[in-house]
Amino acid sequence: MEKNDKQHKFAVIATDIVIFTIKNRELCVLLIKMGKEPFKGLWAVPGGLVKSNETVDSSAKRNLFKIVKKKDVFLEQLYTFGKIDRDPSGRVVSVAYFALLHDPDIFIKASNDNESIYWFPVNSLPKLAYDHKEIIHFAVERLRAKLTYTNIMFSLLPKEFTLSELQKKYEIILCEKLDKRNFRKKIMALNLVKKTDKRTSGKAHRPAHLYQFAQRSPKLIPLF
Amino acid sequence: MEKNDKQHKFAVIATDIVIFTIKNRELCVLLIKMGKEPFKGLWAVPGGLVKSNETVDSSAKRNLFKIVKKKDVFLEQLYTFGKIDRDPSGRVVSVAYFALLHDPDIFIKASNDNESIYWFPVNSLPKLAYDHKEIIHFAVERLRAKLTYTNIMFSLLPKEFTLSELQKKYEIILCEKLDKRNFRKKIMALNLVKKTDKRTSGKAHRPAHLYQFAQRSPKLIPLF
DNA sequence: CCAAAAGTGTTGCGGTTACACCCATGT
DNA sequence: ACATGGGTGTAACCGCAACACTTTTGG
Repeated sequence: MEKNDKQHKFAVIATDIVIFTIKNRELCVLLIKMGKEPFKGLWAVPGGLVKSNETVDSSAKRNLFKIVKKKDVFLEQLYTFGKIDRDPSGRVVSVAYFALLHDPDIFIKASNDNESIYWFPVNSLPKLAYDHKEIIHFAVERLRAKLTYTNIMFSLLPKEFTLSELQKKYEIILCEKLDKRNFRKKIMALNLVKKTDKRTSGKAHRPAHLYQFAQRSPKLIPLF
Repeated sequence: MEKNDKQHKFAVIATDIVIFTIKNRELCVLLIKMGKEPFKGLWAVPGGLVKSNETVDSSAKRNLFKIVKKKDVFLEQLYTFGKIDRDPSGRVVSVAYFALLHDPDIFIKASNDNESIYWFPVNSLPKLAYDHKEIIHFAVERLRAKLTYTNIMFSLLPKEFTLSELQKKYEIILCEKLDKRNFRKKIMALNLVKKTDKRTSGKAHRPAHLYQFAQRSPKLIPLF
């Protein structure tokens, strides 16, 4: 490895976090409106520079926690973006992560009224700062891919849920309709969920059974 | 994004390249013997710091090209390793890449006799510097995974090859024996290769047909 | 003629897909 | 009673795995 001749000759590192949820039957990402130039008025995913006393993963967790005051949030490294001019204020390489939230209402409102923070459907994003459009598209593709061979969907659902809710979320993210009977057969065959003795109520139709996940740790399982 | 208060408070970036080939029926990685402390005598994958005038990808290509004077080498970003103490000489985050070579003899011999460079089978690695053991294991897993849903094996084979050679390389990397007839059926059904009119000769057995790849660009194809 | 690897089809099984009707509740 | 989503089984089809012998060459 080369000698680190002059610190300023080299690039520094930031982490950027693409936070997903499903809201109003759409896959959404959390964006912050930038209050300062050069991107004033544009939107960006949360992030910040990696400090010398923290790991890259810690930096990602810290930047996520600035927005989402909750532990046990799914967070995974996505890809590292290293174009030279991606940040006009200097040479910054971004290690992007993606996170999954089942509850769209647990993020922190911005205190500074120059800043706003909102969920945007991935299909109608506003104008984005930096290379964040590319990062978000990358994250959506990764999410779709991982849905089909892991159980990470678990991170997008509350503790208890109906099988129809589960199916609906798969359909929203994968953008395809699934057969109800085949879907249930597959989910049950994998022993991923277990039935509780509770049911939904208050709706003008037959109540649905509520289910829980049998295991909440990430697992590789071909689903589709 | 935060303000970059003091340059030295933040981490800098290196790229490290895990270069694979298949040699003597084993999956091997290219390692360099370190000539200086603190890792003198240990081995490491090639790499170097990312300069302020190059992208991270360019840095990876440059560091690969220092060793392998050849264009059109498969090179893909692997993962970013960001533990605090992974480099004792300072805060360095490593963006790891992996590369695939079909010919184990095209790397450059070290000019400096303090340095040596060799292929090591991934199953008998020497003592490694930094966190390179972890990086190599990560790369092997990624390689195995991608073999089963892409056509990147193409990068590990010469222009012309027999189906038996192709099968043997799959078996070596995946560590499992494959059925000859089923393997050929699948490969042919995918239209990945085309038969040439050449054959092998000089061996004390029936000559084999030589094949070429129908397409040399990366493609997503479930293979196993 | 012997050794060594090349080349070639069929069958059975299991998992995936396609598909339609009755049930329980709220209004 | 009616509207709404919940819940259930079967049959056809397809892809995958298992499996053994003949062919061609060099020595």
